[in-house]
Amino acid sequence: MAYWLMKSEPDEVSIDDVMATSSIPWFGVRNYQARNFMRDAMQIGDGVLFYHSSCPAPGIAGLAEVVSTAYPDHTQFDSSSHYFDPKATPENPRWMMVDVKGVRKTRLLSLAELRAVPSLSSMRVLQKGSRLSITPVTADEWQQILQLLDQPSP
DNA sequence: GCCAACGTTGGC
DNA sequence: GCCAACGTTGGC
Repeated sequence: MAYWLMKSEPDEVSIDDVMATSSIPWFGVRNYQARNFMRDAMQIGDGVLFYHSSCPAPGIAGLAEVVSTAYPDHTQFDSSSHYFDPKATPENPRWMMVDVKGVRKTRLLSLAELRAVPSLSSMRVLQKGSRLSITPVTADEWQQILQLLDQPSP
C-alpha cells in the first residue's frame, strides 16, 4: 500500500469531474518518471491526493484511489489527440496509465497552507521548480494531510 | 504575462 | 556523451 500525489488541471479534470464518475483513466502523462511510478510501483488500493494545479487556487482538492494497474494510454496512438506520440505503437507502447476513482472531495488544502507545515517541507510537490505530475507521498505525510483536511480552513 | 526550473531533442 | 536550444510546467 503506497500513497501518491497526482496533479490535474481542474480545467481538464477536476475533483468534481472525478466524483461524478465511477473511475477515470489517467491519460496524458508524458513524463518518464511519472510513467514509471504508474507502471512499476502503483498498486490497486493505493491512496491518492488529488491536486489542482495551474489554476487560481492550487492545492489538494480531494482524495482518490488507484483502481487498476498500468496499461497502455490509448491517446498515444490517436493522431487527432493532443497526446499523440508518433513513436508509439500498440505493439510497443511508450505511455501507460492507471484508472483512478474519486473517494471524496475535501476542502481545498492550499499550496500556501502546505508550505507552512515544516514537517511537510520535504514533499516533492513543495520543492522549488518541481513539475513532476505524480509524486510519492510517505505514510507519515499522508496521515498529516488527512488530519489537516479535517480541520477548518485557516 | 512573466519567468524560473526542468525535461527533451538533436547536432556534433 | 556533451550541451545548447527549445518546449513545457506551474506559481505568481
